[in-house]
Amino acid sequence: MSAQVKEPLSGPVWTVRELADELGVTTRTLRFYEAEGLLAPLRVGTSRRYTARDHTRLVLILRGKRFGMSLPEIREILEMYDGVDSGAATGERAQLTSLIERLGQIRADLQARRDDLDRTLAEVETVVLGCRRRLVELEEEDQR
Amino acid sequence: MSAQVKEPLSGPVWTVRELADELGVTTRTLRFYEAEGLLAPLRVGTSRRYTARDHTRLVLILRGKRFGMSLPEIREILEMYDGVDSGAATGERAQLTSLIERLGQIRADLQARRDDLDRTLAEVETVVLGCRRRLVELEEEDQR
DNA sequence: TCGTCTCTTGACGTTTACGTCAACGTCAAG
DNA sequence: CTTGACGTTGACGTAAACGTCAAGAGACGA
Repeated sequence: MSAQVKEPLSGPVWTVRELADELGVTTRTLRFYEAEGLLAPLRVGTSRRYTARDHTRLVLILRGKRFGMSLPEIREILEMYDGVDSGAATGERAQLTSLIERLGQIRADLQARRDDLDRTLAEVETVVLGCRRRLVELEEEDQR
Repeated sequence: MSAQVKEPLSGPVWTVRELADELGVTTRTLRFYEAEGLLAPLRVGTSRRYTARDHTRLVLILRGKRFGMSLPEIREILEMYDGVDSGAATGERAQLTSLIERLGQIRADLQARRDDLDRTLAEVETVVLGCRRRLVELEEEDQR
């Protein structure tokens, strides 16, 4: 077993509202993500207590969403994130290598998306240049 | 009026199926995009004829979608794309400058998305490294 | 002329990612 | 002890982006 430092059992915690307000989502969204297996807050009675882990995951979730990842896609990455330092489950070498392979696919996918994004950015720049050029044309027409 | 070169009136054209198959979408999608004002194929009788312009726009649409742009967002960019070299409509300097300003916002938005994407890519790399490290640990455990 | 193909326009169904109630528990302040 | 403020679980509604029929028009080879 790798030397794991047991958390002091009580780090910072958030209520639904606190976490929702801090990261700019609704409580409904948090409960929805929990139902989808993306978050797993503790319970005090019936009430949810979100830990730093949930906080981190939510940041990652929102980040992924902003450039078009679906919740299932995001969940897959989060689960891999768990899998690794929790000892890769009963993860022998085979598990780990297939995990690495899958991560390679994911990386390729993300890089493809970034290429698309960059190309679109380039297009936008082209339009800007077109606008500027047109402006110059107007100036010249005026000065004649 | 800027010197416009009238297209030879007949460049390459596609039927729905041809265009759909070439870019990997369904005909339904093409008609949907048309209804949303993203494409505007010619008509021969009741039948659609997609031109190079439609082809180009569809490429841009699909590109934008891949990293999370909504159809309204994409449409806005496409319309700007038109607006510029079609003389910016009745676009005086004011129109052009506000257009450039809007394009600046869009560029900032896209760059923010790319930052999120890059951060996510970095996270994925971190997980990969974790996997590799774990693999090395297993090797060491074996050799003892 | 008869299928067969491909096209057309509705119109309703589906999935994702939540929004929006309703109805109820609970806990501290007044 | 009641009143909010905050929490909970359903359950249904909704917007975006198409999917999936249904029913019919037009062309085209046998």
